[in-house]
Amino acid sequence: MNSAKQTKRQRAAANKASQALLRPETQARIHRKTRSAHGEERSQDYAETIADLIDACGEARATDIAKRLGVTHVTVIKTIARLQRDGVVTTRPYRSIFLTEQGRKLAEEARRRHAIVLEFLIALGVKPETAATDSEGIEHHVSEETLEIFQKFIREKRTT
Amino acid sequence: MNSAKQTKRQRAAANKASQALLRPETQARIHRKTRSAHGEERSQDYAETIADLIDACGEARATDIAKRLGVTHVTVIKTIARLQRDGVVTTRPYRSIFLTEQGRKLAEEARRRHAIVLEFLIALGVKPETAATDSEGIEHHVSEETLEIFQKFIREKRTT
DNA sequence: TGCAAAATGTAGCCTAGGGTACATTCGCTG
DNA sequence: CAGCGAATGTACCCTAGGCTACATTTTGCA
Repeated sequence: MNSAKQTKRQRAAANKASQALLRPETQARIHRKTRSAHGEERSQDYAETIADLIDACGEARATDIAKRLGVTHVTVIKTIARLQRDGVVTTRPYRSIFLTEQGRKLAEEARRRHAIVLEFLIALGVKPETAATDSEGIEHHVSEETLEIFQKFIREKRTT
Repeated sequence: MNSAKQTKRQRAAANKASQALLRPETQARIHRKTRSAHGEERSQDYAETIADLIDACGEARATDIAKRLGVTHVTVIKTIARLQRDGVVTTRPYRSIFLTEQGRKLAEEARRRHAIVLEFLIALGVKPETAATDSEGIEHHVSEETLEIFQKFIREKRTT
């Protein structure tokens, strides 16, 4: 009966051969990519919000960013310091916040992705309010390939 | 010429009236929801991975979880401690990891969402490998309403 | 059966991102 | 043009989630 019983190692090894699961390294790569996307989310959200504020009222102030992102001004100030270190924004003490060239590109990219995802969800039949919430979370995790397919879907829907 | 020039406060006030932007409170609510979803992502990812490992090899060990998530075993052990504190898993020193009832529910929910998003993207025409990556990031940010619409799309595609 | 390798755990470090409490500066208005 | 309220900044604290280096326990095999 001993030969019929798998050892722990054997069972662990069966894992590798399983058809149902992805290979561990494949899954690890996917999760690493997802994690690294997280780091860029804040930068994009801030860049997009700052661009919106500049367009709407001519300047981006920490307080307004805080109101829009639902955090305290302290969090904004600290994040802005990091974004400045990373070359996304420029600012001077007690002055408002500006995007660098890199920051503008980031904002444009964020807006583009955001708009496509939002429009796609609405074209698919999702209620606009729900689409607004969902697209905020989704936009950072959609590959360029999927974005293009989203756009194609939007175009086809439009001509129907 | 003074009357033609907006003060800073007036410009800030114009923000509120702008048609192009969401109301600050609305946008803040969306961002808060997106942030709170982040906290649950790890729990769901771990629960899903643990359930997969138990199904595939009869037990979930920290090392295997680490391999699948692409992190070190130390990170896994610390996260497992948190999950145990939160009632998602149970474990004893030097023993493997089990899901609680709550953990099993979490895993089922994660698998369900994951499967729907993955199948939806593939049905839409996204390459399976890309769909695997995108769905990992997206699944945590899709509302129930959108999920249902995804399912409807899958069903319709199937009968075509 | 004992030992080496593998798995697990501990200590300590880091960054990001959230908070409160308080200090400082700005800018509008009386 | 002084002062008050709003905006900004500082100090300090917290959690989550990464890491490396090292300690301890299991476990399977020679």
